[in-house]
Amino acid sequence: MTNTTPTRREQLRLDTTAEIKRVALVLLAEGGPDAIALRAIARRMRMTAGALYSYYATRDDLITALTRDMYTSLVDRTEAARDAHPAGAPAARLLAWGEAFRSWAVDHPAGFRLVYGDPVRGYRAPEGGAAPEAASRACAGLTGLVAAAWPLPNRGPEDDYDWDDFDPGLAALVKEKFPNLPPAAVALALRVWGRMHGLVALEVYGHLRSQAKDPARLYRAELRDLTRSLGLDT
Amino acid sequence: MTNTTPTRREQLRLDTTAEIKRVALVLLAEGGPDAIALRAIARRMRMTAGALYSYYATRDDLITALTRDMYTSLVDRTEAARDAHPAGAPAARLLAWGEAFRSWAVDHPAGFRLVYGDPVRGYRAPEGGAAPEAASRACAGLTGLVAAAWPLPNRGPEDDYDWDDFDPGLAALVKEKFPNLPPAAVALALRVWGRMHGLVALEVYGHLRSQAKDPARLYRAELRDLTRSLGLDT
DNA sequence: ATCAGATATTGAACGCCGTGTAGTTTCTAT
DNA sequence: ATAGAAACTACACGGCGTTCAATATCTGAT
Repeated sequence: MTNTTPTRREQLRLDTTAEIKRVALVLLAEGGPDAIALRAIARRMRMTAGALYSYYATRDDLITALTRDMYTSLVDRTEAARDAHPAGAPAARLLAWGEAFRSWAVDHPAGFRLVYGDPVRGYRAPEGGAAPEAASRACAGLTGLVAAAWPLPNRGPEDDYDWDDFDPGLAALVKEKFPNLPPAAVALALRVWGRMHGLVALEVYGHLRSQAKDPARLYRAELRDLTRSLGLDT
Repeated sequence: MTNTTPTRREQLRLDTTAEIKRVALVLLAEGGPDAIALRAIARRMRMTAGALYSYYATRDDLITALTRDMYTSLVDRTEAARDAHPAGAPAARLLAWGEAFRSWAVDHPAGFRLVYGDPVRGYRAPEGGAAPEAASRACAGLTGLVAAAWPLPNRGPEDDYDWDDFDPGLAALVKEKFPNLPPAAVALALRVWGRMHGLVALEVYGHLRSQAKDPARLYRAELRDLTRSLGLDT
């Protein structure tokens, strides 16, 4: 882990690696996840497809890297939007998070499909990849937002959860950041995540737009209903 | 439209067409949407890939037919589950619809992806295909369920909609079946649709299971929260 | 019974794709 | 200057959707 400046070779390698990803992102935006073809990338870079294998062992590795980048970009955006509002305005923070989630998806429909849909033919995500990690980060962030609404009104006896009901990484993250929160808060956060995901996914995949003219408005109403049901309204 | 018995040729043609779809569905279930390959289908049927073009002009046409079948199967199931409860129990009807939606998705994950996700490489749904039609049917059904909760408590001034805000076919369907319902009910139905879709989509695509052990329980809680917020609880 | 025409099917070809594997060039570090 | 590593080319393989001329099969009328 010495932090010496990279040799020229290493620098070129990093540049090329970055360029591959950049070109792949352009192709992704232009033609969707399936347009990420090694031959197409190589063609744009005036290279041979085989040469790319010096940089990524396989196509799936490249896809994995792209997915990680996209997921990170999404989480960064939602958290930045959230943190633009003070901790004293939990409703605004949750609304901002949700709106950022949708606007990112609308801005990067191909990226959304890459992260949340079938990425590409035959691709299977690696075991402990970066995607579940980013998902945990997103969920932990949401849990923080939901935490502001705790304890929740209208809770029933069915809302008893155990930490074992969730991914250990996620549970650890939440327990560290919000020590006083019960595991049921994580369940609520996951449900909130799903609630936001639903309309956005339908919209990105074109199912909503064929039924309603203004998906953004529906989404806004849904978010407002959400904060209301959490008792976060001012 | 004479209803004579089909000639032997026509019968064979129908049989072959059906067999193609059947084999395609098997491949779909076995290997996901991308496994629907004309060559693979032909191989299983001991045919040539080219011969399939006598039955479907292109691969996309076959995918479209499969999508229509799947969507129909989904809507049939949800409506049957709903109608297993009397009109006097709107909460039970809505819960049944939602649970049927999820159980169908869990039973046919590949079908769910086919209908709601990226179906397959390069495939684009036809303009006025059967998918929007089935979606309208599903939404109209949901609107009927939501209608039982009308007029909604907690409605804000932002809930004013016009019939022009929705797809004409959907609007016509709803106006015919529920003449007394305002267009805002359709907006609510679409939101309910999205709310159900969210957790199910996350689960089918593997994002939920990596975070929580029991997605079904989360979904159940979400449905209960939904009926509660609609004021449908007994 | 025969045979023209419709229908169904084949097999080869084209151009894509991802994945590998030599063999060769280019550059870096010494 | 040169050994060795890194990067790249060229090519092969199998799979894919699609097209098309040629062929096999069946049908209906003669």
